Amino acid sequence: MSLVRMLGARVDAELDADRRLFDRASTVELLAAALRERIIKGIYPPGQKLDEGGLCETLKVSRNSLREAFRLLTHERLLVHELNRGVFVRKLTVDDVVDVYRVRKLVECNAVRTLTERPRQADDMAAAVNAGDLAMKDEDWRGLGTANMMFHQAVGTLADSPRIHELMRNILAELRLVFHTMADPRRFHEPYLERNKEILAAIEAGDGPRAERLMLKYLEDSEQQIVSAYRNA
Amino acid sequence: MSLVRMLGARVDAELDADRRLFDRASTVELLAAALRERIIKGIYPPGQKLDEGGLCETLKVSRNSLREAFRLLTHERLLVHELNRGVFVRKLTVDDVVDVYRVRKLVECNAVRTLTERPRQADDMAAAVNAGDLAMKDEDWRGLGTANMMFHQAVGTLADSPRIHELMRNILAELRLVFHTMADPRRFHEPYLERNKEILAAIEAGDGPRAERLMLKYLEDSEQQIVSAYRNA
DNA sequence: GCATATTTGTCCGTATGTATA
DNA sequence: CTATACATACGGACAAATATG
Repeated sequence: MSLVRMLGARVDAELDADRRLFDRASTVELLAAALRERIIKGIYPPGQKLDEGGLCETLKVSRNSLREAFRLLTHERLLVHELNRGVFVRKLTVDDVVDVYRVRKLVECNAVRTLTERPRQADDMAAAVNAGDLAMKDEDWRGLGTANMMFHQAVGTLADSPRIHELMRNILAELRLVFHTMADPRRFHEPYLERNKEILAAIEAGDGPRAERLMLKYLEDSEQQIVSAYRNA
Repeated sequence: MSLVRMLGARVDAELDADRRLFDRASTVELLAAALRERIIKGIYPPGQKLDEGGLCETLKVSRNSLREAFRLLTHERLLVHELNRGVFVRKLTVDDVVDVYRVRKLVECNAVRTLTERPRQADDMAAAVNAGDLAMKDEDWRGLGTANMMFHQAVGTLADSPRIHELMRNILAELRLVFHTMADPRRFHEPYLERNKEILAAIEAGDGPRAERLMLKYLEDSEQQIVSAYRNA
């Protein structure tokens, strides 16, 4: 499948989703997956216009397919569609950031609140923490950000609900847009690795209430940091 | 715009959305809104295939536009897309119902939990309850179902979050698909009007914890009723 | 199992409308 | 205000997959 090769190999944490795509997937879904990756990685930065004509040529697909892929990503809030003007990579406002964190507090705090014993998903969280340690050692700050996302994605799976899982996926993808708009990724990821470890410890100990307190503080601090960075920019 | 006229006038509770549509909307969005309405009202029942060729002719739109509208509704989980086979109105499984209620419990219980005084959204809830009373008097069971949805949609707005608001919209639209698959709509809506009143009373009194208890019980009972109806069908 | 008809997936050319220099 | 560029919408075409007899 030449389209996939053109767009480069996947290295992210959506392998499961891609696995499905390789078996049976329409051009549109492949396209959407490829574009999603580029947006999330920051290759297409927030605010950038995605030109229909240009992308059709470089990706060797028709306008129709491309437009359908645009629709999908617009619905995921990664793109915005301005009528008769085209599509652009989403730029999050401060209000968006606040709202994203509202959802995160709702989902993530609830996910851990009622824990009384170590859940099986703790394995995934531990793996994410390890990935974070490795990225930190390599000073790979984007990798650290990815590991951080993986950790909280795993927290989302505690709810054991496909719909909440998808909600978290979308919310965290949106949040990536924020990080691309800001310089110094280290500052925005490094402090939280240690705090993830604390949260994980509480979860492994089956101490839901403690995990919730730590999580809430984590989210409030993280939100605050981003919001104040926005105000200064 | 002939398309809109063909599909009949809107009478539902999405007038605000439509208001925007009349000013500036693409054919695709109009199409999607029209199809969405038909699905939600049960004119296209769950499991029904939506034929591309046929709909193109009756709605006087091109296949491309129709397919884009399909894409939107698929993403809202109202349609399912089977590769090379077409699109069908979604049929919810028992697992889907359980998951929908998991999300409802998360969102709705959290929305009321921390209340300490009467919120302004209580006006909308009271309006929904009144609409329910009227529908009941007219023995308009579908109208009663709509009023019920409006009530819980208003509960969703307590979170004061656009994303959670949209989540609730989608979740409740999905739930409508369930009702269409089952006979005797009266049984599934009538008992809950009284309980909405109780919940509203607790909310108006600013008694969050009590509202949460009532809400949780409401949702558990409602879920149970639907699940057992599924088992017998 | 095979051949046929139908439907979907994809792409193209073009006409119209809209935004912006 | 005009001109240019671009997005929107349409209809037609053909290959590929599926359903039907």
